[in-house]
Order: sequence, then structure tokens, then C-alpha cells
Amino acid sequence: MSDIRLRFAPSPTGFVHIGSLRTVLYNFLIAKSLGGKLILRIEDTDQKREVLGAAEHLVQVLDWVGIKFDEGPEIGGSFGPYIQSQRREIYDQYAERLLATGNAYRCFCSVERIQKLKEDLIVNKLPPRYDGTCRHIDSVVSAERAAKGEPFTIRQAIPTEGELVVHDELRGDITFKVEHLEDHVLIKTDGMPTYQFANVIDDHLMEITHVVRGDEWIPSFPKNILLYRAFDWQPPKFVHIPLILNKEGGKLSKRHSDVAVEDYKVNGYLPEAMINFCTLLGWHPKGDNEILSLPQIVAEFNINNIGISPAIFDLDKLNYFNGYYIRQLSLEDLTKKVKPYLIEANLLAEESGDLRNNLTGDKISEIDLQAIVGLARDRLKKLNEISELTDFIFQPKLKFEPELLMWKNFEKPVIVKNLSLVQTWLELVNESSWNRNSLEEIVIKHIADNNLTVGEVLWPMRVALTGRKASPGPFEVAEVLGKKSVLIRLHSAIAKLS
RNA sequence: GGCGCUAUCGUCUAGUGGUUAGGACACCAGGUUUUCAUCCUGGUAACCGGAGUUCGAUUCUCCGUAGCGCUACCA
Repeated sequence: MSDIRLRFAPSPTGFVHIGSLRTVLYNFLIAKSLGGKLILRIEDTDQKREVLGAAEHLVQVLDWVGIKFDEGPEIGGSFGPYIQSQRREIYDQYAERLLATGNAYRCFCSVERIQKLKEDLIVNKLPPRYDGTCRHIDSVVSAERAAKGEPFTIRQAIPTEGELVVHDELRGDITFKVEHLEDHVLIKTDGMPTYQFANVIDDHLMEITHVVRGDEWIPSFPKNILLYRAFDWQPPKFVHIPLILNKEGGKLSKRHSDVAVEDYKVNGYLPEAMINFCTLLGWHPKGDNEILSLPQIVAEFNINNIGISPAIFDLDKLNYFNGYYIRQLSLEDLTKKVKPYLIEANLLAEESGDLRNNLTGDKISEIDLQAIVGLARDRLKKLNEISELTDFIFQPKLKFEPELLMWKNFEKPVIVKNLSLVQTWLELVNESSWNRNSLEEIVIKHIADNNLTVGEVLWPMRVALTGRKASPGPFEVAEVLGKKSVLIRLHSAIAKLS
């Protein structure tokens, strides 16, 4: 076992952002492709944003797509606790060390003073940075003021001049001027650490080897490195992955689009599609085949193939993948997945294991239901489309405009005559031959014998059975509907035209 | 404003100091003996701009430009 260790460190905000999914995914892929471990650490140091149960929920959602952790709050591990709010003493201890070595200092400035300070700086077109007032307070005085109960934060003492070169695995060296860096807060007034602090401490203590995070963290990257240096620790490798943008090229936010992974799940996206699609947002296999399962991706994944330009989330392509994976499902499997949507749409009811058409009350066997689902399989992009695609099967009485039955510019009497012909042909078909192939054979033969065109018969037949401009073919629908329903539907279509 | 990241078809991307710049989605056309979908075949479509290096730059360098990110006691 290698000692490669990666972590996913979300703050528990209640739902799983699609960008977070991609971040864990890449962490997972790098960890697994290197034979390493993936650790879950909950960064709940902002108590204002804390959402109860969010961590458990997150694990469930990630489990759904096939991402499992090797260590974390629920699974445990020898580097716990894995929840930052339970690690306060640890942070305090290291903050003290920084204070002692002069790499940090207590800041007694009020929030109001700093806010005012920054506003003034902005007005004067200067970078809004903390001015370092408290940096010069004598350490003895500082300790006394703290002892007296005066509220304070602890800030990182950034060197005042020089350049800092940090190394990103994807982009190479990035140079920052140290004077552009702020003495940011490490420990807040409430005693909680900020992300900047807790993150570095925990990554070190948990022996993380690769930090894979969104590139919105690049600006704080040099400050993190400075912290490692202040402790004289060896920093891990850093991989900053590009952001995912919305169609307009802006940040993917909850306001403008569906960013919650759980929403995709609810709407009937398959985990295989989500994974396949998200992986391709910034990574590409060597070959041309883009249809890849999670194990295949793990086998082929390589850090060096990760792209560094931001990617736009293209729903069309996700839909394509989802449709593809739906088509690969067995009818049995697909039926199982789709059943809840039919029940929710009130088309289907399930009582003590028995299924019935909720609109007619008729019983439906599992096999019948599979046949119905089979009509929709090639047309499904999302599982939740099942009801609109099959409701005409469930409906006892179809509602549609009579004009829909008309084929091209054929006259109404012709259509009526053709429908009547179909009716008489089908009445003679035995129940035992009532399947799509026989029906097609029989009807096509009659059409030829009567010197009719296919369209003038099949179009009205199909509309009579489905009430739809677009639908599955007439024979497969007829098979699923059964002889009795088919004859009733043909009859009522003819009645519509009379 | 400051700092930083990024830049190949509409989108995701491959790729090279000399290529017919490749694939996927989307789109268009044709086929699969009615429609829709599936499936098959074909097609339209790209190297941000300007300098420099070079015999030759989409590729290397610099400068612009644009997009995005950060600029919190949020992560």
C-alpha cells in the first residue's frame, strides 16, 4: 500500500454542488489511480453556515455516484477527529506556537475599524488590506490584554518584502510578491480557526500528500505555503483544478442553474452519466472513446492529462450520456428505476406488491410494465420523462384533435375507411399472434393487397392508438395495448371523424 | 482598482516547430420500407490579436485583449 493520501474537505452547507462533485471526483481518481486513500474531512469552522446532517447527506450522495471514502467522520481512521469543530485544541496549540515564534500576532482591531479602513483604501484606489497596526504591539502587552479578556483574532505575520515562488502540479511555478499578501486571520474572535489555518494544520497532521482543490484557491496558495514554512513542515503537492462555469461563462450558482447533485438524482440522471460527464470536464482519455465507466477512468487517469482552462457545463452532453446509459440498462433494471416516477405521476399504483393502472384500475403485471417501459427506452434522456412518454398507454380515453389523424392531404373519408380496414384486419388476428412482428406482417400485407400506401394507413392507426404527433410505432404500441384496447381506440378514432 | 489564472470548432477537448488541425456533444443532410426516438453514413464549424525567435509558427517568447477567480473574523 502506498502512502498516497488525498482529502476532500467540504464545508457542510446542505447540498452537494456540482463543482464539489468534480473536485471529489478528481481527488478520488488521483487517489485511486495512485493506489492511495481518500479522506473526508468536514470543514465546519463557520458556525453561521452549519447545516445539521449535511455530512451524512453528502456521504450518501457521493456513495450514489460510487465515490467512497477510506477515512472520515463515520468510517473513522487513525487521524481523527475528521470534523474540524472537534479539533479546536489542536488549532489553539499550533496558533500558540506561531505566536511564540513571531509568525503570528494577536489583533485587537474591531471589525468596524477594519471595515472602515478597507473602505477608505478602496476609495483611494489602494488594495484593501489590513494595515498591520497590531503587529507592532509588544508580545508581553499583547498577552496581558488577552488575559484581561479583550477580544482578539490571531493574524499571520506575512514577511514584508520579497518574492515567493509556489509550485502547482499543473501550471508549474507561480510567483507572488509577498507585499501583495495580507496578514489574514488565522483564529477568529470566537476561537475557531479560519479555513486558511485549519486546512494547513489538518493537511499536515493527516499526512495529506496531494491537495486537489478548485483554482479559486490559487490566491491564498502562497499564504498557505508561508504557513508550512513557519512550522518548518514539508508542504504537500498542490493541484489546482479549473472551475466549472455556466452556459454564460459565469460561476455556477444555485440561483441560475441546477447545481445540486441531488437534484440531478431526483430528475433521473444515472450516476454513470454524472461521473462520465464530470470527468470529461477537464480531463480526456488518450483514445477517442469517451464512454467510460468509473473503473475504466481510474485505470486510465493521469494527473498530467488534467486540463487547466475553465470548462462550461454543457447540459446537452450530460443528457446524451444519460440517454446512452439508460439505453444500456436491461428492461428489468430500467423498469425498477422508472417505477417511482410513474407512481409519482399517478399513472401507476402499487399495493402489497401488486401493480395497477391507476387511471383504469386494471392490474398490470411486471412483464406488462416492462413492455410499456420498453416503448420509452430509446426516447428517454432522463428517467423522469417516463410519464410523459408513456401516459397514453395508461389513459383509458385519449384526448386529441381529430385533425391529427389526417395524413398529408388525404380526405377525411379515406382516413375513416383506412381506419375501418385496420379494424377489420385486426379483429381477425388471434390473441396468440398478437405481437408486433405478426401484426406488422399482417397489416403490411393487407396494405399491399389493397393498393394503399403505408403512410395513409399507419399514420392514422398510430395516432388512433397514441393520440400523439410523435410516438413509438403502431405495432409495438398495439402489442403493449392488447387487442381489446386497440379495437376500442380505433373505434373511438373513427367516431371522432364522423 | 490590485493580484492571479486561463485562451483550438457553439460546447467539452486531442494534437504538432512543417498535419487535409483529430474525436465527442449540439447542429444540418441522407439512409434504416408512417411520425418521434434509436442506429448507420456524410457534412458545416476552431488555433483571440500584434510583435519577436525561426527557412517556417496554432505550437516557443513578449506585449495587448478578453473571460474568469481572489481581494471576509465564508469556504
